[in-house]
Amino acid sequence: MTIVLKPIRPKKISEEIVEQIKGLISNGDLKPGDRVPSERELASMLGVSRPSVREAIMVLSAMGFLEARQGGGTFVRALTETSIMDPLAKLVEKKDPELLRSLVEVRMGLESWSAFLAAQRADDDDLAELRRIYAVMEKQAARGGWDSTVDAEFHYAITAASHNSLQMHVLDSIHSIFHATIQVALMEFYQEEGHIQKLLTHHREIMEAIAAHEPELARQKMMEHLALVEDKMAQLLNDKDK
Amino acid sequence: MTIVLKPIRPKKISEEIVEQIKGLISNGDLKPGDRVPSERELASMLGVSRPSVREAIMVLSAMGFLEARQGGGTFVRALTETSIMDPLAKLVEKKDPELLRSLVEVRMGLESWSAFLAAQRADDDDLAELRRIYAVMEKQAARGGWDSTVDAEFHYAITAASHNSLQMHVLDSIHSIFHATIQVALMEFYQEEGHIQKLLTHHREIMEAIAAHEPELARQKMMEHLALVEDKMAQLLNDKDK
DNA sequence: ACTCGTAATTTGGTATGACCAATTTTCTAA
DNA sequence: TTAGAAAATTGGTCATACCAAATTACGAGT
Repeated sequence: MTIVLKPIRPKKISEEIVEQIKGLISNGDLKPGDRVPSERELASMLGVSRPSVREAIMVLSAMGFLEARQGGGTFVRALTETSIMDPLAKLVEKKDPELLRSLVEVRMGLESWSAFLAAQRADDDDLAELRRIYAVMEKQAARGGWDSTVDAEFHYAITAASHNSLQMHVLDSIHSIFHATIQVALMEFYQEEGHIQKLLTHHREIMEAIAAHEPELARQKMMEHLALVEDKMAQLLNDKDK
Repeated sequence: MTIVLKPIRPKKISEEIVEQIKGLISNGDLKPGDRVPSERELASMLGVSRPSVREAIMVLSAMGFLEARQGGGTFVRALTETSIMDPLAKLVEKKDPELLRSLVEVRMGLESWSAFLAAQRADDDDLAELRRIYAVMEKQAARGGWDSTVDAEFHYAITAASHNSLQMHVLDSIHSIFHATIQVALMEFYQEEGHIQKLLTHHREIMEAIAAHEPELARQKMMEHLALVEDKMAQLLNDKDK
């Protein structure tokens, strides 16, 4: 039997202060716009040194709860002002080309694996859902349009068909970052003449491979599809560099 | 026309440090588990005072990028540990067989993808590292032993050879959960007579495929290897059910 | 009495140095 | 070779001083 005991973490003073102030904010003693006591005051109130208070304020600022203005004071910020982004998203937000490439690549690996699994396990319900979404896609494509929302739905349905909750969760996280960063930029490429038909063909082939329960084929088709996406993104990045 | 000019914010030097370190993490110079230079070192490197460095580290810790241990040092955390894995790790804690199966499966997808990428990009340094670890593995196997730590090292080196920092972080998170749950339980199977030689062969084949820069072969060999692991785990779960 | 500019005060930002506590490493003795 | 102790390393906390920006208070000029 494996004994798993959680590591004891000595609580740092600054963390304790963070908790307290966060408590004051959450229960309404400190409202947005309020000015929190100065660092020196807080330090003497809490009976700790100023650096400790300062570290706590730093953390709270990084979390978006407080905002410090030199000479002015420290104020409580409205929580809606700052969208609390996931650590991953925060890392990618600066649009480093190398990172975006990594992101698309990771997605490629996960999605092709989803397609593989889906081709092994998709039941009638899964296939019906895929066909429904594809029909919508086809109709829009006939009018020369391409809705990235429907596109995302399609890919999500595939992962759902993998019947693996963890895979769904992980891929969903990657997906959300993908949408928040490059999806929009890729839209113009999607709209280009000829691309829509190619995309439609890709999705149909993927769907058919899954329906035929051919894992390797499904994986390969998904790879081809996402390779195109990666290629487009590479072009986009190169244009920017110029 | 609404003129939106962003208020000029005097950049604090701690924020500058945060940016720099975040950059090092995102482009892979700092990998999960790596040890960051000590506060005093960083301070002298950057030409700033220690409190400034300290505040930066505080912020990064609060964001989940770093983890500081008193007396030990400051280490890079896998990015997905908090955003994706926290809820997941709790789910897997209860050892739901279905979830464990999912975990191994996700790992299989990610690892085979890593092997694929590694076979495309591994340079001489990567290959040298792989060969070094394999040599250790071989020596231990000759004495009838199998060290799961070295095993993990091998797989980690493969992901490192993929030269994709995001892939490294995602897989590292999955790995940590894997170790916390079933790795230990699988040990007894590893130790069985005949298995060690088979495992050794698997790793050698994977390594050779990567060295030969044959992505598809590397992927396939990795799949075969992890399929064995999955098989063993299935046996283990069935035994428990009885 | 009001306005405006300037000086004094307040407040956050940075730096230095010191000491403590936990950890890791190194060394030593059995 | 190994186990335990000493030393070095590293994060955690504190005290203090000074700088820079913002606020406030004050006083001269209208």
